[in-house]
Amino acid sequence: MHDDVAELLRSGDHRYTNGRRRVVSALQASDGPVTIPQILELDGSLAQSSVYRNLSILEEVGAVSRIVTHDDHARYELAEALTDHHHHHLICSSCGSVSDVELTEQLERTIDEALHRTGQSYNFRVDGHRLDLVGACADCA
Amino acid sequence: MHDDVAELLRSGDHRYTNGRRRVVSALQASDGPVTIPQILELDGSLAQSSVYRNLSILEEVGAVSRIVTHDDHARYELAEALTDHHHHHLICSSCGSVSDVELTEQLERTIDEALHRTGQSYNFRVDGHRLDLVGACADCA
DNA sequence: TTTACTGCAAAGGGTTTGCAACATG
DNA sequence: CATGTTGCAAACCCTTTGCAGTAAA
Repeated sequence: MHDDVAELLRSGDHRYTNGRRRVVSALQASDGPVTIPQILELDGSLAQSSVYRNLSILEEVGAVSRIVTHDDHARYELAEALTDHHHHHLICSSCGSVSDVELTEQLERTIDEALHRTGQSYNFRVDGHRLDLVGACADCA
Repeated sequence: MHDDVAELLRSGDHRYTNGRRRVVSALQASDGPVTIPQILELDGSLAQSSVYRNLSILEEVGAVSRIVTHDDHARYELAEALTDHHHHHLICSSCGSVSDVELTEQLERTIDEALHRTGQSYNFRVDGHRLDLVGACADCA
């Protein structure tokens, strides 16, 4: 895991520093995409500007993905290429929390095929899809 | 259409002013969710701050929906309740353009049922879903 | 030992807001 | 005519950036 990140960074002339390792660990510890404030709270030794900069670089080399919600802050998660764990998100429209969810393989396949067909008829090359479930989490329902 | 918006506004002690009518017309004229700069360009007589304020109120009363992408600006579209036109989005990861797309009714039904089941097993109440197709538009491919 | 990285503080930039004049119902 | 709305400019707040010192390879 950390080795994979190191490898990705190296191929871009970047170093796997202490701070970056800490950020990656914070992402790994969570069960859903996290905001920068959450990361800073999780690990008080990190400087805000460095976290912003590092997440940006980690995204650039393909180690993390940036998620946008209606929330104030952007959210980050480990890239699926690193986790081998294709997933979607449960977004609570009441408290804003975001957690991971997996669909059945069959449903994923059905959706994927249908979207490719749909893209073709719109003359649009479909590279992937983003599917969020919006509703109320257990705490808010 | 405009009557529906007026009705929604009225029930919230809001007025359907000239500026708001213009904003709604701009949304209606587009084939996908638009940014505030696009609205301002479309109708030069609008003041930026009023457009922000009005879109916020229109969203509050359920007349428009705010869309977030990786783009710099938020995007707005008429609410599905007004258009009777459930749809998703084609998002070009190259130029950032966003346009509407409709899936077959059957696929929508399949997805909806599967997501509700999935939500149940996560103890999450699913109110709706958001499905974007990410890839390259005809111009960028 | 070279060059990338860090942390601070200051700048950017999309969005929000205070206020006095104005328009709507 | 009472009250919601407008437009300007200033404030806000998340995010980015300049810079001098530090640490990775």
